[in-house]
This record gives sequence, structure tokens and C-alpha cells, in this order.
Amino acid sequence: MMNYDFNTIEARWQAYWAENGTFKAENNSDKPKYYVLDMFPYPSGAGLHVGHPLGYIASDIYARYKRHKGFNVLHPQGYDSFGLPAEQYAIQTGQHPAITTKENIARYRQQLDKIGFSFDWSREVKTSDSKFYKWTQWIFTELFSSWYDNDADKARPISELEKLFSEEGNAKVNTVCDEDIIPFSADDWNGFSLKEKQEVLLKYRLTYLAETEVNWCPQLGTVLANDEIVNGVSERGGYPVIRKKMTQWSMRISAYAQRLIDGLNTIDWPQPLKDSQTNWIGRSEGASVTFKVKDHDEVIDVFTTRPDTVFGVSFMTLAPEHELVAKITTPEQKEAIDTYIEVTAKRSERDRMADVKTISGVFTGAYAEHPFTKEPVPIWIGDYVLAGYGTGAVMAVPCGDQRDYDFAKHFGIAIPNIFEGVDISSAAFADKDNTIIANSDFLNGLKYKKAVKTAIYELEKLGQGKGKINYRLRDAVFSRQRYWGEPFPVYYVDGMPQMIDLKHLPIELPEVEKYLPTETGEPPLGRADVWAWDTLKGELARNEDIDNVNIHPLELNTMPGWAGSSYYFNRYMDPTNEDEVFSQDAINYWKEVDLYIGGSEHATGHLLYARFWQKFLFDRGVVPVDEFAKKLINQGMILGTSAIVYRVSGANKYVSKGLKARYDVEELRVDVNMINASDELLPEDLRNWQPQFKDAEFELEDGKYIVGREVEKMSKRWFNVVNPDGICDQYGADSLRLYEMFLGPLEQAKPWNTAGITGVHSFLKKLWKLYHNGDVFSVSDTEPTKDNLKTLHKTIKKVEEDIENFSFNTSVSTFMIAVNELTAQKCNSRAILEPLLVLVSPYAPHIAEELWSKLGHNESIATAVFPIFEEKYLVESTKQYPISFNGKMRFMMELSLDLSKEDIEAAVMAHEKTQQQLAGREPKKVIVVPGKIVNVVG
RNA sequence: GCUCAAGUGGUGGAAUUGGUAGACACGUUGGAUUCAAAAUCCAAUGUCGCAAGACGUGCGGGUUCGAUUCCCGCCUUGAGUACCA
Repeated sequence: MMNYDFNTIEARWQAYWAENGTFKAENNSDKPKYYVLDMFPYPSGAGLHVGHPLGYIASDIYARYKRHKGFNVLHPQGYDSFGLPAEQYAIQTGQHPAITTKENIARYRQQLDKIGFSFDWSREVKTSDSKFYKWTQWIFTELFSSWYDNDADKARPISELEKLFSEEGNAKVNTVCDEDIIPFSADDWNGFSLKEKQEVLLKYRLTYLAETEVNWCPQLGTVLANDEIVNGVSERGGYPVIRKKMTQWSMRISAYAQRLIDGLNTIDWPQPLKDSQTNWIGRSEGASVTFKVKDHDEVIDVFTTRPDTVFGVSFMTLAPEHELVAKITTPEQKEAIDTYIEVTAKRSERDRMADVKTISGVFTGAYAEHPFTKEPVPIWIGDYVLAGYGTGAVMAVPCGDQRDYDFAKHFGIAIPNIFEGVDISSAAFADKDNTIIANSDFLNGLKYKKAVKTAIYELEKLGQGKGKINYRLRDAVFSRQRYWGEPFPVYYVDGMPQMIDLKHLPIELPEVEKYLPTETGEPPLGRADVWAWDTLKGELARNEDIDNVNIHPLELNTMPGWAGSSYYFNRYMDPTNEDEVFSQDAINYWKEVDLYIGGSEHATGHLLYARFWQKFLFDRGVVPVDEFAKKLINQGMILGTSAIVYRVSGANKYVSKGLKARYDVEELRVDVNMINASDELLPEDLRNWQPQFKDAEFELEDGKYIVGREVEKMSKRWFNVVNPDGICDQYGADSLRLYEMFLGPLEQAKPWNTAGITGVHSFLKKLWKLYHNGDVFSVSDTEPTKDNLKTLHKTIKKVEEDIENFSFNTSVSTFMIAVNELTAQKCNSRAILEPLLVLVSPYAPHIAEELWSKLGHNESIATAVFPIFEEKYLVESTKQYPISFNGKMRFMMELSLDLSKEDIEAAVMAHEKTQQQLAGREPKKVIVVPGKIVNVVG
């Protein structure tokens, strides 16, 4: 009866926590606040496997620890519930995505509840809930109503820009906007029609509508953002992606490029993640240089990081997509150019990336004029120049850039050398640090840095260039031709987008009979009949152009997956507020996430967009801080350990791993849940697993069938998925939690192997026994012994350090040692066993609660105070030797061995040199190594 | 190619950051208990060696009384990124 009955215990305490709202966070408290957040999951149909909860367990331990330490902890959870899989399932089955999503969420919740997390479920959010996406839509309208002021370096209301325009035109406005801005005066502005004004303002807004070249995925029937493309194919599904011009909503994230880089210095995030964001933003300093095209009015702007090499220019290269190509190509070259463009356009992004070695290009027949020498410079096109980076055109300096060099060699273009004392007969010279410029007029004899400055200065004098910082980061396309996403709060009048006022939000997703694009190529929302019309009437009434409204006055695209996840962390602070996205009281109390745990795969997606929105909301005074997460930890992936059986080719016979070399065998993956701790598979289990194995024969080694193992991603197709529910049923949630932590360092990828869980499971049984005498719960009020106290305080110290350093794996070992020691000491003293439970409780909360209540407590252990470490219980047993040298008395402590005072003194004197290095520092202890030497540690 | 991270027993991994390398756990072997199994408990388990001992943290050097830890040069693996002008 008094056995460790984890199933009953866990169910009891999970129910208790739910009933008593144990983990409900208050929005104000005398205690200091602490906000621990997990990246909320996408509720997929497959449910959770043991890899998913890893980060949740770590954050849960930390959240529970912080509670013990006296913090008011916010630890919420929710669902990123808009997304493609539910939509694709809907397309195949006709099932409404809302229904599948609801089912999946229920399943997730059930699985999460089984693990015993301390989530405050009263704050749950779902991005697909209209009560939530009302605010996603509102933030969109706020972005639309804002522009970026470079002088103030922040976003400002668009009304202030209109005022500026009406007073002084756009000449003095320093902003991040579309490139094709035409100058106008205040008078011009005031004379513009309403539509003209709207057209102009659209070029300045932080979210804007523009015809852009987008990544179009025909199979998915939608556009993708750059971070949704991996190796030239779609991240989801792996389908080809082509470039296509479409009118799309975009987010002017490029306005925040510099602040997104700078902000990284103020937050405690993993360096690799910061590096990858810095890399993605891709800042490079250089100059923009304007080349005039001979016999044309056109000019070509290029971006270069090496304006110092401007005299080395011997040709220019445009991207095949460059808009000037058609205008400047001579009649003689037209055919060759057209053919080349056609061929390049057909090559998919992937082919182009795979084939970087082949040099190709065509001469346009046109020439540019060198800004200084006025010499003609031939203009080529070539696909090594990317339309999407810089201006899509380069000034080619073959002596200084290897790609230009290869291109020049291939087409027999001149390679003038402008570097002093450098041989460029076989390769370009790109070493900036050792550059001395030659053959370059006013730049002769200058080193790199000075030459860059001088070149920019001279270009500015000519009005043909200026210093420029270029970013790789592109504005983010925000439209998706999908059904299962947030509808835009947008309608059109005379082709111009209008925002729907907050009082009419949310604009809810309409019902449609099919989830596919319409026959006319409109997004799925085009299937709904003038949806949300009632909402719109009020909006439209205030607009005099009501007669011009098109058939579909509403925006038919939906928002991308990252919309809702870009601010959800703030919404948890006040999740049920219907009047505001969150109250100022709530946001000023919680401010930001103190600890955020999630996967590193979101480095250039979610985590960048969320920082962008946070900075925008900060600019507009909605949030008090401009970085949303102070500290971030990436948990490593848990990998599956697949099990492999070896089938003799052409037979239904399976040979054990050690015998496979004797046969011609095929490898088959089988369910890992059938394999025991020594990689053994019982033939009977395999025969029963799938019909194809029913009559299988086996050749064993030493009477056993041993499988091969392979570590790979946990996935249904490899039969290596381990389900947390099964583990909870068999060993308990506490065992699962401990084992996930015990597997290895949190941030490291590591393979799962269920076999090892017996170790932590038997620890829990030993812990249980420590509080029992036979079958009877038994803890005494006897004074703890010195050894008892030493064990306890050693454990407090280590566990506290471990949690603060997020090395949860080692504290599990520490607990095991403690329990073993206390068992050996036959300790049953309440003064030891009570604090020990508090230490264990973040890791194994259910067993801790059970024993805690048996100790007579009425309150949950979650409210208990973390025990305080006292050094005196550890040092008490060590001996101290007074030692003098350099005329000063020093205190030494011998740690582990019985050496005489003389031995130690002699050893110390023998190493005076070391002592001198330590001059001024007070030595604290001596480490003694048998037969060896001694040193003083400061 | 570039950037970053990491290489420790049969396995996952420890090592107070320069101080007795291999904690803790899995696995393996032997033993106790049992009619038997499960469970539990005890012992052994880096390599070579009967032993004393020697050798051992990817490889080669260096600093140090002392190096898994610091420095230099290689090798390997993993992750990210890639014609970025």
C-alpha cells in the first residue's frame, strides 16, 4: 500500500493544482516578478513526442525554483494554432481547420497535463482565436499608420508625416521608404487628390502594398518569406520556389535593421543565435556609386564595399532581371540578351545555387562612363549578380574580386592592376589590410581605409556617389494566399487599401466550401460571398467613394504564421482584455520575458520578427522596453535512436546484427519501443508487430536477436518516436522529467534511449523509501548528525548553482548521491528530509507534493521557501594549518589528506615562485596531492 | 568556401574553471534472494599487466611543480550560412 504508486500520486496532485489554481499569477504583488516563457507549440496532429517537452521541463524547473525563491512567477502556455498542416488536411478531407485544430489542442493539453507543468492555464492564448487575432489585426493597422523617422530613429504616426508634407513637402523628410520616391513641395502635396495622397503615403508606411518580386511556391499555391525557404525549396514540403511579381503586403523591417543589430548587445541570448541574426541582417559598409550610361539619360547605381578600387573598374555587370537591361541593350545584342534572360528565368533558384562554378553572361552592347576617367565601361549582364542584393548591379573590379576576375578571364575583358607590388596574374587580390592603391590618380599610395574615405569624398564632389551602409535584410512579405490565417483588417476603395477601425475588429474568418484558391486564381477567401459585409457597412459609410467599391472590397490574403507569434508573449500579461491588447498596468508590471526557452530553428524567423514588432510597439509607446526577452536559451533537439533489423535479401529471414556480414541483407527499421536496454529484440514481439513479420525466421547470436542502432530525427517514418504518455504510465511523469534532464546538457542535441530511465526511476523509489520505515511513513524529530547536515548543504549548494547555470543534468546526479548518502546514514530527521524535498520539487514535483503533505503541510510545496546554504556545515571537518612566508601569516586548509604541517610548509616554500605570482592575494586553501606538490589557490 | 560549436571508457555524460580524470547513470560480468522470473540488494567494470606498475581526455608541440582545462599548429565531426559585390 505504501509503495511509490506514482500513477495515483501524480493524478492526485495534478488535480489539486488545477483545483486550487496553485500556479495562477497575479498582475501585482509585493514580490519581485519573474516571467518564464516557452515558445508556444503548433498543435500538430501527431501529438507530442518525448523531444517536445524538453524545453518545457527545463523552464518549469526554473519557474518552480523562482517561486521557491520568493518571486511572483508568470509561466503561461498557449498555441500557435494557425498554420499550413491544418489547412492541407482540410484541403484533403474537407474537415474545417478549426475543428482539427481544436482536437489537436485538446490532445496536446492532455499530454502536457500528464507531465505536471506549473503553467497558469487561465492565461492560455490561441493565435487562431478571434479574441486573440483581433489584436494581431490591430497591430497591423498601427503599422499601417506609422512611418520611420531616421532623424528621431523611431516610428512615428503617419499623421505627423502628412503634416510635414503639407508644410514643407518631402524634401527634408529623412525616412526609410520605397526607392521610387518623387520629390514634391508642400503646394504639390496640398494639390494632390485623396487617392494621390494615399498612393504617396503607402510608400512610407511600415506596412505597405507593393508589387514585389516574391518567392512563389506553385505546389503550395502561396508566397513564402525568405526564412521559409531552405536550400531553394520550401521549408514545408520541399517544393520548388520560383520568382514572381505580385502585389503583396510587406513589412518594412529594413527600417529596423540597425536597431535589430544593436539590440543584440543588450540581451543575454546565445552567441550562435546572435551571430545568425547579425548574419541574416548582413550589414556592410561601403558606398553607392552612380555610373552614367553613354548615349542615354539613364544611370546605374551600384553598391560597393570597395570604393577604393574604383579605378580598377573594367566593366559593369547587371543582374539579368535588372530593369535597365531592356532599355540599354543595343539592337545587335538584343537577341543574345533575350535568350540569356529566358534561360536564367527558367532555371530554378535551386539550380542556380547548385551551379555556382559555371561562368555565364552576355554583353549588352552599351557602355557606362567611368566617374573619374570618363573612359567607356562595357555593361554586361550575368547571373552571378543577384537582383535581390544591393541595387542588382555591380561595378566589376577584376583585380580585386575573384568573381569579377573569373568573369573577366572567361570573356577576355581587361584586368587592370591597381595594387602596388601585387601579382594578379593568377587570382584577384582581395586582402584589404595589405592594400596600397596604385594607377589610381588621387588614390595612389593610399592604404585601404584612407583610400575609401578619399574616394567617397571625391565621388560626393562629383555628385556621383556617397558613403552607404547596405543591409542584406529584405522587407518581409506579409501576404499569404491561404485560408487558415488571420484575415487582414483591410478593404479597398478605388484600389487603395483602407484600415478597418478597431471598433469593428476582429474581422473573422469566413466559412468557405473549399480551402483551395478560386478558379480565377484568388486566394481561398475569394470563395466567401462579400464576407464581413455587415462589419464593413459602417466603415464604408464614411467614405464618399462608396460607388467605386469593387466586388470584393476586402483583402483576400491572410497573414503569415509569424504574425501572431510576434507579440503573443505580451498578450499573456493580460490575455482576456477586450478593450486593449493589454493594459498599461499589466505591461508595466511584467515588462518583458525574463527567460525564454525554445529551439534555435527560429533564429531568423520568429525571433527576428518578434524583436521587430517589439521595437515598433516600443516606438509607439505601447510597450515599455524594446527587447521582449532578456535571456534566451535554445534547448537541443532530442533525437530518436532507430532500431534496425537485417533481412536476408529475398527471404523472410532476419539475422542478428553480428551476423549480417555473412549475408546479403536489407536494413529495415522497426519500432524502437520493442527493444530492451541491451539492444535485444524478442522475435515474438516482431512477429506480432506487423503482418509481414508474422512468419519471420530468425538467426540469433548467443540466443539473442541484437538490432542495429542509428541516431536520427524522431519521426514516424523511422518508427523511432517515443511517446511521453507511455513513459508517464510506465514510470511516471517525475521519472520522465528527471530523465529528460539527466540525458545531457540542455542546449545540446542528444539521442533518446528509454532504457536508461530505470536509473532515475529507482532514484525516486529510494527517495520514497527514505521517508518510510517499512511500509509506514516515518520521519523523526531527532537532531541531524554532522554527516546529515553536510550531505544536505552540499546538495543545496550544488542544486542552486546548477539551476542558476541551467545545468539541470548534474543536479539529478547530485540528488542521487544525496539519497544514497542519507540512506547509508539511516537519516530520518525531519530537519534534513523537509528541505531536501523542496530541492527536489522543481524536478519531481508530484512525489515532492505527496511527501510534503505527509509531513503534515496543508499548503502546496510550491509555496515553500528554498533552503539556505550554510558554508559552515561543509568546512567544519577540514583541518587548518597556519603557514608563514614572505613575513606574512597565511591560513591554509588541508582538504583531504593527513599531511603534517612541516610537509605542507616545505612544499609551499619550494614553490615560492608560484607564491610570488599570488602576491597580494590571500590564499584560502591548499590542495594536496599524494607524493606530489602543493599549490595555493586564491 | 566562410562563421560558430565540439572531440573524455562499450554508451549518455561529470570534473568546484589550472589541482587525485572518468562523478552519476545505462550496459556488461559475478554473487545474494527466488521453485522460477520480475523487483531488490552487494561486488567488479578506462587500457595493458598475475602483480608492482605503466599508459591514458582527437593528433603534434609549448607554458606550468601540475593541463580535459591556457597558448601555437594540424585532424575529425556537427550546426549555421553561402555567387552579399
